Amino acid sequence: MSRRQFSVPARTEAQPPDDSGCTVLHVDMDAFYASASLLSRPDLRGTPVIIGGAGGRSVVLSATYEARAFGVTSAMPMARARRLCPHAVVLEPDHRRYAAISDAIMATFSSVSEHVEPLSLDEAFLDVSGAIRRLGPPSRIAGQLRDTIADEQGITCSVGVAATKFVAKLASGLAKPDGLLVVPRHETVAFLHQLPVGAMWGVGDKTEAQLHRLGLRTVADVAHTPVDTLRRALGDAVGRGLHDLAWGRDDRRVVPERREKSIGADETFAHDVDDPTHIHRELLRLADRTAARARSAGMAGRTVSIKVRFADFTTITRSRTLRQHTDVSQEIFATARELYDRLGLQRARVRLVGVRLEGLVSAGEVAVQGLLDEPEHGWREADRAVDRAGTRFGAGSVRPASLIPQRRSGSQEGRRDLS
DNA sequence: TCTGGGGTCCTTCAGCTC
DNA sequence: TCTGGAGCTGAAGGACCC
Repeated sequence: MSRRQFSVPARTEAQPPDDSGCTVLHVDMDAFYASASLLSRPDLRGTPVIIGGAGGRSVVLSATYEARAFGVTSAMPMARARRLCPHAVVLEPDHRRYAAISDAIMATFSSVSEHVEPLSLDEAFLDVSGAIRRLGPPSRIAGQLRDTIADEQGITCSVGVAATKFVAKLASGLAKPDGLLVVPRHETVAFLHQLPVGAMWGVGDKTEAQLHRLGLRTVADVAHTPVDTLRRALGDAVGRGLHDLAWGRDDRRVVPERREKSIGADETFAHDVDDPTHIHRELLRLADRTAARARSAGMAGRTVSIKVRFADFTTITRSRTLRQHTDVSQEIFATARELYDRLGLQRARVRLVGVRLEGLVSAGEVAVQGLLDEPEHGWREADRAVDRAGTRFGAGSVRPASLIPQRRSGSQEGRRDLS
């Protein structure tokens, strides 16, 4: 679900658009999380509904179009969303349901083309060049996909059809909700040049402001600016990339398999925390979660990084590259804790901490070296046992003693051993 | 207004080696 | 032997995406 909203003048079609050469489809579910949640609450259809956590610092995950009419957008703080739309019904996210529906939708995509590149749970690129002889022209394939998803999943989607990923993505955004937009190959540049710079992929608030300072308001303005000017203002890669996109040059292929490069977890405290013991305990929990996910994915990483966000929202990161790759909870925690302690914070008020494992490779590639490391071996075996227990009895059934809620508070607090 | 969580990519800088 | 530059790597921060 794109967060940036824009529009172009409506165009009337005297005849179906020419979709020859437009083999890239971008399919995006409409208000996916909200639509999926309403499958079990059909009584709320046609009403403002906001999906988001109940915590005081949570943000909007999604909202129905009825709620969006009041100004509610995704990523908006829940408190603000409730003020804007006080009569909206608020539902807690149901991530298992979203994942199940997403799996079914991706299976539908795969039945059309073997070249499917998921971008998130609710959107994907499809290269349908190999399906045209079997299923017809791209716009017909897009229509069939929309019908199938609506019939089988009960939710609507929008599809952009174009010659490149960038333009297909823009087109699906313009087609929302429940629409289909084909951008003929020969109209690509004219289509792009009427858009505001903020519509471009990779242009967020900061870059948009930077472009505005240069007097550039539309994609056409960017296209007609010397590439060296853009590179000086925005950096080499971004400047060159935007200039290419502004002329419709985008040779990125639809890539079915994308390997993860990092795995991590972070947590915002309900209230700012200045107690090092509390923060160490959170680091342990996040390291444990990160390591478990890495093992589950069959990956190991070599760089451990932590993120600390303070009460004033300034954020710092610290990282260390280890001698060997690891997926061992205790090793990741020990590194994360050391990185945190080296900050030397004196009762600083911390809003968020995070742990991330980077430089991932397949665990199989590093298994031999890992087994030679005796001290680590014991922890690795313990992790495997915890993973097996989790599979059998449920995630979190076995966890470090320091993460088990204490019955007594106060004097226990200072004696927890996190080493 | 008061900002989640999970990621990727880019830029800059420092340290090291050749 | 000293020095400057190129190239690489790691670390840190920032912007962006969904």
